[in-house]
Amino acid sequence: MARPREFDADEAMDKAMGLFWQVGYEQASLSELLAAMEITKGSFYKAFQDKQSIYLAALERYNDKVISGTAAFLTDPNQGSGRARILGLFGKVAEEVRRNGDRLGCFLCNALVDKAAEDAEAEAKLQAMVHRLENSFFRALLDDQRLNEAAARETARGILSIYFGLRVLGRAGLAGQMAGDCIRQVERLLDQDGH
Amino acid sequence: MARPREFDADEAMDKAMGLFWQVGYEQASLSELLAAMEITKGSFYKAFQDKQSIYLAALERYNDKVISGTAAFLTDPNQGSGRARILGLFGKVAEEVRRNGDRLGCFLCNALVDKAAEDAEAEAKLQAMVHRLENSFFRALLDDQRLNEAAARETARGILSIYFGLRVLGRAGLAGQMAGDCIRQVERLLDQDGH
DNA sequence: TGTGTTTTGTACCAATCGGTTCCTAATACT
DNA sequence: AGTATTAGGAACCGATTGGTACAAAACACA
Repeated sequence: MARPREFDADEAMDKAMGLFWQVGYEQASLSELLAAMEITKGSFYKAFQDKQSIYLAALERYNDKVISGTAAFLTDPNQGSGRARILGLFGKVAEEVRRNGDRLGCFLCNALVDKAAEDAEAEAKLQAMVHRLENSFFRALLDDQRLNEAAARETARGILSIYFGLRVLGRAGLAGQMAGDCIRQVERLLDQDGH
Repeated sequence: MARPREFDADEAMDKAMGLFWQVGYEQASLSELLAAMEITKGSFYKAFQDKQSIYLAALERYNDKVISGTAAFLTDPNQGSGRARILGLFGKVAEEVRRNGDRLGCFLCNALVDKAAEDAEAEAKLQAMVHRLENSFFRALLDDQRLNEAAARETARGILSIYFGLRVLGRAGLAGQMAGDCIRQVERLLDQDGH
């Protein structure tokens, strides 16, 4: 027995996440946020608490959608060997760069630089996402059963580091010329594990 | 025939650079900037044009001081083999993390995420710095004369990527546990080039 | 057709944003 | 000592910041 809301809360959250992803927390002003979400102030503060809350919710959403997706891909045996899955993920990133230039990068990576050191709650969420990604690489490496756990942990962290580095280069507008070479190095780390 | 300024412009620039480094462009408000630089508004706008200008000047300063320093280290034959110099640089980063936790990261890396995609002038400066770093790795690799130029270019970009990734992990507060493993992977890339 | 409940949009809020104006203080040179 | 020139600092600027208050609008249910 009430007035129903006129917008889709999920869609609005997606738009908000997109803006935070593009420009970061500070640069995404409330008015830009409202414009992107296509709602007005009243609805915003009724549906979401405030800017900080919706930012944390956007991080959570990124975790649920994007990170979960890549974690699933990396650990899914149906997607080929662990090596193939890891290279497949990097291939997707390279593809994205090739297609639209990709100045977006990775929300997780951007947020780490933007907000991790400034907000304890965000930091915890971000660290958890980093570890999720690390563990996905780790499991993919173990699936090929050529590595013990310690070696796989090391390699996973190295690959994670290359991954973040590549996304930073994406933001720099330099991933176009560098993605191929970076991926070749991932390949070398993987193949070196072979014998 | 005029009143001399009461502050050291170089010192003030350093303080400004430090703040931008820590919190990025937007988050560094003018009043915070003035507090950090220990000058008042009048002096600020007299000595530097505006916020945007001093930010670009801070980038330039970072290039002149920090990037120049690491480029010099990486390409100085007196610092040992190319391999040793590259590992030495990563060792310095790891050391910094060990000493004070290092949530600062690398100004270049932070600025790439923060500002590269939003400001053309900043973007050009940042890309130039990235290439300087890349070329320093490249030259260090060539100095050991075990690689042709194409192979060295590839490896240099891979190492550059690991470098940025490690700095992002530093911002995340995770470099403490990951730096060692990341460096091990750099080592593997270097040693694999040996035969 | 009321009636209760929630959403929506607008008007408003103090605080802060980056930036300018302008007067005074301090100096070097004559 | 007088003067030209610059630095310093405070007052002030409109615009925008994130956030609140509240009345009108739109629905579900009786």
